[in-house]
Amino acid sequence: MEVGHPAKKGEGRPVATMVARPNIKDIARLAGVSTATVSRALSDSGVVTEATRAKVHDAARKLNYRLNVRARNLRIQKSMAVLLVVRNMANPFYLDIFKGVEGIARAAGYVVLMGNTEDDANREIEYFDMLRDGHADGMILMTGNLPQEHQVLDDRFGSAPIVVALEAIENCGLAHVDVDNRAASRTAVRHLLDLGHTRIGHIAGPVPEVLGQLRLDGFRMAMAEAGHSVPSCHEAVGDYSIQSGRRCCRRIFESETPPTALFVANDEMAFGAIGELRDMGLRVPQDVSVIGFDDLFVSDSFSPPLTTIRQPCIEIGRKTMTMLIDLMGSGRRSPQMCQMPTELVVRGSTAPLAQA
Amino acid sequence: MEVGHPAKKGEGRPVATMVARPNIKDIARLAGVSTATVSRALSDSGVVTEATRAKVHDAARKLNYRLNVRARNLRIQKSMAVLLVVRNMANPFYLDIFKGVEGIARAAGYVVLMGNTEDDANREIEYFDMLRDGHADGMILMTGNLPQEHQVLDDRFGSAPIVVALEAIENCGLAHVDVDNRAASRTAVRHLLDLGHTRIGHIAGPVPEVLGQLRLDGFRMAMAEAGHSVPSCHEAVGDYSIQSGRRCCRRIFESETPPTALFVANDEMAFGAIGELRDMGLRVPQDVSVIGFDDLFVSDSFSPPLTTIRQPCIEIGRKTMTMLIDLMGSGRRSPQMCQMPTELVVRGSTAPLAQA
DNA sequence: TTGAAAGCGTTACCAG
DNA sequence: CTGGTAACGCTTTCAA
Repeated sequence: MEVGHPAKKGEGRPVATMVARPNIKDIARLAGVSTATVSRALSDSGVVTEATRAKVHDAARKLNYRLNVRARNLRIQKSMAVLLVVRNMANPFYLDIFKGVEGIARAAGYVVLMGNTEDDANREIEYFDMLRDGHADGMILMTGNLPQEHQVLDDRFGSAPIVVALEAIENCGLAHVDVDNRAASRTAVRHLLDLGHTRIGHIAGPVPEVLGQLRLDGFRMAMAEAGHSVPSCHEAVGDYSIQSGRRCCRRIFESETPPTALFVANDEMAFGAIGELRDMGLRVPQDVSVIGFDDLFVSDSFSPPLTTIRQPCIEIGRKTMTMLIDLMGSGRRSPQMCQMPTELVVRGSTAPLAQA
Repeated sequence: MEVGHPAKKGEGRPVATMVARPNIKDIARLAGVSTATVSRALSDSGVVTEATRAKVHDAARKLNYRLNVRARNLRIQKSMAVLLVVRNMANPFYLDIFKGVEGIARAAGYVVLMGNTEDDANREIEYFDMLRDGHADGMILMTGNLPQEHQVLDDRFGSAPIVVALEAIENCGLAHVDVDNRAASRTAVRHLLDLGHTRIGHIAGPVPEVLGQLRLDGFRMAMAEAGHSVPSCHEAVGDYSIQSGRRCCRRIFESETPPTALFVANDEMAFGAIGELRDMGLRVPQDVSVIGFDDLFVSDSFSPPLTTIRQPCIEIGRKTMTMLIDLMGSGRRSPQMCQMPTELVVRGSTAPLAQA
């Protein structure tokens, strides 16, 4: 009756020559119990006699048995996997986030699937589809955009387990964890103000994307509060890359009365800006103070060591994954949000305004 | 006869109120064909009438059907996933590697699972187990160690689809892709020699791990070829971290006759070394030349811009994943190996020996 | 070209 | 506490 399965294990075949992977049926036979009992004994969950438990575990060890996760996943209707979707895999800022997420996921028995959108809306949708396909049980989204009408977001199905991190998505009803970008930016600018600077420029991230906008808002707010007006030529919009940092910096410093300090929306652009300033013959921090945002692993060793705003990346990763596990476990739950603290890290790239 | 499945879809229930995910059975019913035909039509593979194909696709669209990958994976005995295992997720060097691997994997329909060993042998074994469990169909290993007697490596089972990248593992019979670390190191040192330096120090990676050893060998070889002896106090062993770069640098420069140039086994340690030199009042490159290895994204913007050896990371990732796909597709195949080219990138951290 | 049905290897229900 | 057995949702063989 066996049809279409040429490599089927023969019942009468001696165990020693079996080449296929053993399954619970094999164990059941060897241990002299049913497959149901094997399953119960192996998962330690069910109520099983210590004697049979031992028998089964013995047989399993003897056959070098390993659970087939594919079968298990189908049966329990889970993948024990989460999708971690970012805009750009090569962004160094994600390093510690990855680490935090992976650590918690691992501990909870989940594997992490890499997702990379490259800011392509279609690819983003693909990841939502993957979630629906059962590739993963939940998703961490570090991209700013959402497909408007995707089914996993449809209320009829109960919104899927998704946690948005870092990128605030307004009123999407999804759980999210981030930092207070506006307040942190304000703190950064205040640091410069406290040092006596009044002409302060800003290299922003992409606007009107939320993140870039919030940091820009924080910058403007702090300047307004201090009673300083900012000429538009002191603001430039970059894309978080080192190169764009250079470009924006040059543009700003080509203005009539260039600023004496710069608040840059991320460390990478700050690196570029500092490089450009050096090329223009300006010293940091003697001539120009520069403060960044993120505190990359290398910012501390940069020359000069970069003053910046630190985000607790590992903790953000951990918290995000923890929330997702919570969400996946308890089914639907009122959307949570969590704001992680940031910290001003003063190093060598900022200094009091030189008395000219 | 339906037992134990309370939420089972009722046959007579109107379609509109069905809350569960539709499956091919639902489509079959709606399209008036068998599930076999649905499967064939949807996978476009089988020979199916254009008419039925359309019917089926229509029904699928109407029901908003999506294939259940868990069921498919079980049936076809594949996971369409690969495991990417590194020593440390937070190592910036992996960024472009990840990107390269992910790009090729994606294009071939594979998902990438993150693996992180933190240099823990037990965790490493767990990933081998995961491979056996069917979590993934293949594995990319960027860790130096192998569990000696693991079953997936056992000849009786035919070695599993595994590609070792970057970390050369000797005579393990596994496919691997890397660069010629010894030759590249020799090139780096020759660059310093060409600039007139004769007292050259080296900050090595962990020894006797293969990678650190090879770069150290290249250093010594080049020095020997040039007829220069290296006092042991001009060699120090770090762990690739910025901090260890600082530490090793200090130790080397505390010697009686410190070197005038430094070949550092990776860029991160070079950053640390440069920072330390600065703290000691030494200028780079005027007083000391420094050359690194890797060409991190930030090396170009460092101050001074770092002279280094570039590894083609994206290409390494791509090549590795391509080899793995090949391996997974064609079953066992003679182990392949591939050596990618490196490139000396001369920037501002190296200069001719100053005439004292 | 299509349909019926046999699995893929588990888990979990029900009955004993 | 244990065994029989029905799913989980799909692919694929064999027969028509």
